[in-house]
Amino acid sequence: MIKATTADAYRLVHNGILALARAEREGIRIDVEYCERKRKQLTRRIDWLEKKLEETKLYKRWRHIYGKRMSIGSNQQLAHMLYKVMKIEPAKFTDKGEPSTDEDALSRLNVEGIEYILRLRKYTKIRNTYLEGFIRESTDGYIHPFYNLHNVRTYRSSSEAPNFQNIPKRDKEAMKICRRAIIPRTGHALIEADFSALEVNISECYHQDPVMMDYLLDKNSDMHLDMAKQIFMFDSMDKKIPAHAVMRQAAKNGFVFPQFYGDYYGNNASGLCDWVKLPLSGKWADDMGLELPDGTHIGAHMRQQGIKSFDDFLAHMKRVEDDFWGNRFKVYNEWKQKWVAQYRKQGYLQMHTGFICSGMMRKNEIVNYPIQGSAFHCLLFTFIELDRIAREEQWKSKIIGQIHDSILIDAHPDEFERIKAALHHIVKELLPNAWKWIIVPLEIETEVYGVDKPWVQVS
DNA sequence: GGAACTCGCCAC
DNA sequence: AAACGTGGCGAGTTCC
Repeated sequence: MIKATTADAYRLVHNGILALARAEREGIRIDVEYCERKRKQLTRRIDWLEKKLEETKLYKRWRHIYGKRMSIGSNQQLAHMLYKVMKIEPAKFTDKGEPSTDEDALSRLNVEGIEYILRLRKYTKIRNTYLEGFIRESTDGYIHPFYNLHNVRTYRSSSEAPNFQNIPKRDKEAMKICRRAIIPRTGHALIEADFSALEVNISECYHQDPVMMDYLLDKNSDMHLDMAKQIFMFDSMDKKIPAHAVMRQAAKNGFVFPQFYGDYYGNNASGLCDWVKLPLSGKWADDMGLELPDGTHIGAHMRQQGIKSFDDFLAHMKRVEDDFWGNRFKVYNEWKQKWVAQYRKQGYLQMHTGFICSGMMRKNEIVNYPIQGSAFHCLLFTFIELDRIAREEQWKSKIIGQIHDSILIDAHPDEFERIKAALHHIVKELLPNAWKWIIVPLEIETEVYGVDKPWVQVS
């Protein structure tokens, strides 16, 4: 396997900066009038929520104690009210050891007014960070986010002014409000090209685990469904059944991905229980948790399997984790050990893309950096080549942005098919030819938004 | 009055 | 023994 050198890494950064700078100069079109309109609308909603909050006992006591110094946005004051004045036991603590007031902590409390505070946070975030950011940073209807290649320890990119890499997507309401502001040039459509499961595929290029390789090559296999079966103890599952789909999501986002980042079963067990609505303490009962297709509940099923409490589940998840790394992905695990030992011996690590990370690192950082970095470098390579082809062929379409494993294009309809073909050529020919260490087939998928339509997913 | 910090929260 | 990787940004707060 031929790996890249630091000189190769330098060239990638050099060409990357030039290509990204061209995207920055093109800019992303913003519907500024919409932003202004929506900002006013959100302000009215925020004012209404504040009025509702003012009617609550929590607010009145808060006002009584703090007077003019009271600020609804002060979490320090809120923590004092909840955990000192009202003497509530904090559900969790911050990194600095203070009682937490994050969404998770607050939503466990049964205090009138908390719901208003959470909604106020959500809408002020949308208004102040995103809509006002777009308005502030736009000139003549375009924003020009910066893409940096010098800020991130893994040699990923970052984005600023405004950050174009954290626009809401998961929360559908926030997604619609914010992405409605991002529009294509007149007569164009936005195209988003995403690598599928890029980091998992790149991890394979390091550890070469045969079981993982089978999962990546066999389109009919489903790692997350297999883990759901093991975690929730079912012989078979079908992801088309809604309850099974929930458990698959839980396995994916509550176990598999966190484990790949270096999490452990203790955290996973709590997260998984939240997903399927099982309590984190005490005995479980037959009527608890997610409802199954036959009308029974997951609580009854787990009890039948001998998991009768959270403590039982915790012990079960320890066994699942041991099996995950000790049997299923044994070779991946052995690579992690070797990779850490090598770093500790030579004092640095070098990615397959040539980039070197040095300095003191923890175990999780040592094994995550090369995967995160190299995955982004595949995107950057693709971005550079797409930009080169677009200039050579004088496309009307503009490459306008990048979000770690995806590229955003402001595309002319005449060029849709050419763009897809060019992307396919880069990912299937140029990339694997340039980097022989890529031992898995990478896939890039394109989503075309409507002509003259914003960046809003319809599903 | 501004720099630096904490917290919370958005993305991959 | 340790125990989720990488960022940017707004608001509040603290320090100089």
